[in-house]
Amino acid sequence: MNKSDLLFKALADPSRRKLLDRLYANDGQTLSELCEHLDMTRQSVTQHLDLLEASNLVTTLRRGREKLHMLNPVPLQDVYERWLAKFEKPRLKALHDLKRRLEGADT
Amino acid sequence: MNKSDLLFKALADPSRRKLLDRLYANDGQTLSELCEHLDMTRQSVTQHLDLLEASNLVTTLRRGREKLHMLNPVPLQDVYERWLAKFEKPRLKALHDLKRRLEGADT
DNA sequence: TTGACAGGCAGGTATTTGCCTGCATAAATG
DNA sequence: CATTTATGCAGGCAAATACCTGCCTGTCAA
Repeated sequence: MNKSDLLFKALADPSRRKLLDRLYANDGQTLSELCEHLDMTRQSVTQHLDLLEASNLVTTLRRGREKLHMLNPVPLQDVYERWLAKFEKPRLKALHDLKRRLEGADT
Repeated sequence: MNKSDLLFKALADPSRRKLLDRLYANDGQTLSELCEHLDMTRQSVTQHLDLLEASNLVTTLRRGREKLHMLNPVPLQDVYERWLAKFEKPRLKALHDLKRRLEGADT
């Protein structure tokens, strides 16, 4: 599974996006802390966090028996470059393509 | 299912992202045209396009027996506002650019 | 040392997903 | 009208997914 797939897959789940939100509000939380606000078992949250870590959206740091989770925005920046930046330009090409298509059918 | 869920779910699949790419390269294509470049049945492509349409990433227009598919970048703008804008800082952009220079793009 | 706390690991299951085959409908084309 | 062409609809199926229960390991503190 490549980097893009992992990233989009990680973002696809509402629970995972909620975890990212909570880390954005308060970075460096432990697993237990993150569990407090979610209506599911600790094990499920662990699985979500593992996926977020695999996608590089979350970095972890062990401190004693605790595991701190920190947000890493770099992959989101990649999404921007790959999917959003090009749409910021006026979409004149699209209109041109469609126009050419409709005119061609009339001939 | 809310708007965000639909949108991220739509983006989560590589085949659907490929369809978006093909529409970006040449907008307003029919179902049959889009099928030509993908290694799956027409029915599967239809399901993907239905999901893209439900997420509002693709708009359709019927013309006779044909159905033209057009890209709609607005939901992507929403993603930007919701998920990326708050992370945008010069420091991160610089880091991203440096990373690209060092390892090259691999998407 | 012992108990409480933080986290990891290994299945089990119901649902969702992506893809398929088969058949049906509607529009162009001869 | 008959045929091809473009698309729609329904059901089936294997794999992935998200959730769970049960149990184990490691750390801290009284």
